[in-house]
Amino acid sequence: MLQCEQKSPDQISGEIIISFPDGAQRQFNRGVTGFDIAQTISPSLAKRAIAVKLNGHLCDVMAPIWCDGTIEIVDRDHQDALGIIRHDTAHIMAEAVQMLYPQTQVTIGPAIENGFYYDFYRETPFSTDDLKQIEDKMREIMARDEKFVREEWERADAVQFFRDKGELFKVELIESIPGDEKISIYRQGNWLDLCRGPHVPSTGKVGTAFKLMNVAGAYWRGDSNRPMLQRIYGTAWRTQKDLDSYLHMLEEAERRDHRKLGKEMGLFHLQDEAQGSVFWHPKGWAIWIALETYLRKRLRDAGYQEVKTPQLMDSRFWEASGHWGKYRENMFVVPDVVPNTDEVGKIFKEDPKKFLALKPMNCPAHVQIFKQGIKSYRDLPLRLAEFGCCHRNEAHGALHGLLRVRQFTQDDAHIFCREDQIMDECVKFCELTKSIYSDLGFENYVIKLETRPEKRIGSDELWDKAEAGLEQALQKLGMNYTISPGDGAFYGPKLAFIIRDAIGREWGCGTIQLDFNLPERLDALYTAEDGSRQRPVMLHRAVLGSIERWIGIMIEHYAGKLPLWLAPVQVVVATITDAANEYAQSIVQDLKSRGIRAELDLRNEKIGYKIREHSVAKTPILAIIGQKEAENDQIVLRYLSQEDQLTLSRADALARISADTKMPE
RNA sequence: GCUGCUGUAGCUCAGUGGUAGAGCACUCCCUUGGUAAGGGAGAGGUCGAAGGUUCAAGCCCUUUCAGCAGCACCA
Repeated sequence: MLQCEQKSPDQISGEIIISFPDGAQRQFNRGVTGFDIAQTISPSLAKRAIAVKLNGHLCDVMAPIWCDGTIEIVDRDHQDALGIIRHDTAHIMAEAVQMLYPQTQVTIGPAIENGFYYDFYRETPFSTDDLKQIEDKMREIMARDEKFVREEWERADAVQFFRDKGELFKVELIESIPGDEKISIYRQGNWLDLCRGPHVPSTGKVGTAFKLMNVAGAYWRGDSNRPMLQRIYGTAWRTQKDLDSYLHMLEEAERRDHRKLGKEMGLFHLQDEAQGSVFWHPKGWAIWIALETYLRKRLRDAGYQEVKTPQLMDSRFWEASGHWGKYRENMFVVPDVVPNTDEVGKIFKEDPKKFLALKPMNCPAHVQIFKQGIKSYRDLPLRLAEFGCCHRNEAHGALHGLLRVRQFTQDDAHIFCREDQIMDECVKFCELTKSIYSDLGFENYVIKLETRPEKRIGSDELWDKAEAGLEQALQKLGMNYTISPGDGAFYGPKLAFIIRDAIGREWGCGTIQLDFNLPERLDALYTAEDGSRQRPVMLHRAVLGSIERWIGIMIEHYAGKLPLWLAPVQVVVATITDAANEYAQSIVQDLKSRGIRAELDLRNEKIGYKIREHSVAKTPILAIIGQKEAENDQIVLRYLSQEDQLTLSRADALARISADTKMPE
């Protein structure tokens, strides 16, 4: 955020022309403040103003304006207000912390999505108990209603000042500010901090709808080789109501946590001996199979052929693909030696001469399939799909339920095609992805174009061509996208599809990656129309990304209440009395023979108890069977979260359940 | 991997140096009950692991493993 644009000091008199958002223009004396201007509109607006936006730049209400421009008065309801409020709150927190813990050094404290943080350097870590005290102190500072005052200092003075105070991190920050920028300081009462601004007029205007959330470690300047700082996270909002609804959203996210629901619903578990790999239980695996069956159909319809490739391959293979050089730290490597069976001694009798690695990606293996026999231009585009089980040696701290695992299955495919087919294949992929996301209940997503990273293979000319290719496909589809520089894979640029879930969180899932490098490295060729040998282009693509992760996301998106066709148990047939057992059994048989996932509950419990238990377990359909139904060949259906129940003939009920549990076409 | 926090019954958790607890789940018995918890009884724990302090450790100390949050990594 920049301070007000300023002209040179010789232009301090005369008049300037200020335009307003409604198009009106008025003249003011040079050096007028945003507050003065707001005052001329209405005193109440001036009172409400927390900043002004001049020519698109936010500045303090009290900053003098030296040049012509368009002005917006920023009040609490303005879209930029929250960022300012959060940044102010961070400053107030920093003062509170230094009042309570004088040995603490301040570093940086920006506004972030949903709140703010401030990183401190202190020998003793903060505890969550400290947060309450800090909050109380912050409320005192707000009650004092100190003015935020901006000052501009000479660089040397600022360095001297902070060095004398022992604020060595601030000194480093000042020294890293480009030479032509002013050093601005904000003062609030006796406390001050290096800051670009802007700030609200005074600490009393920040508002008290804030809460300190948690404490965590964070590296100075995000560098794992530099000191670990103590970061305090807080959240701040315009109103108490907004704060409450944010806290409620967090509770909702916790309630939906797939690790918790997965346990409750008996879907899967994780255990120490297999960190980062999933034990799928029958019910969780039922979801997997339903999803995979659906994807197989979609892939087949889209012209893909399914393959399966080896799990363990020689290191020479990975050297050729480039993974050994660029990706090895993420791979599991196994020595190709017979283990020692003696109870004592070394695990291996001899030092290994050869190594095998578990595949972290499927791409090089698919190239091998492409290379078998001679391919013609008539074979292109050749689309090879695999539900490929990959292993990646992720850092312990990175593992997280199903969302970040070490063994995962990609809905992977590689399209081998000519350069002139790239556009068409990208377009087809984007359309397929959109349709699958829609079937699975994700209508909102954004696309990012991720370009060349620092660690990469291939010439700059190839990268230029690849990045341009993806961008053209997007433009042809008329899809909105943003560019994310340096985030591409080491072999090529990519499009990333980022979905938004039911409570607004974003997840990167689908991807299509353009690759001119691997076909060359692994020497893939086809025979062109003129008989010459040509390199195919390779498109790496996945719709869901990792199936494990996707199921985790779906559990949270649906809070466990998956669409009927994906539900692990679709119907529970529950009896009211033993007299109906035989009839109930025959219904379950009928359901199962129609491919419906049905269970039978004959337990000696009252029907109210059974209904409650299966409802809590999120069973979408309950079939209630009493003596009456057994006698009349009927079934009572009760759908989850619907009050009404339906009494249907057996045939009608079965037909209805079949229709409701059908997989999308 | 780094920083902090946590680790007690299948699950959720209580237990601040002196004989391990609750609710739910589980097993058995009674009950055959018509739409979100019927009643009774029982079983279940090397208190994450190893070492130490102490007459005495779930509790204090050290080491270690794992989980959680964030960072870094990754997509």
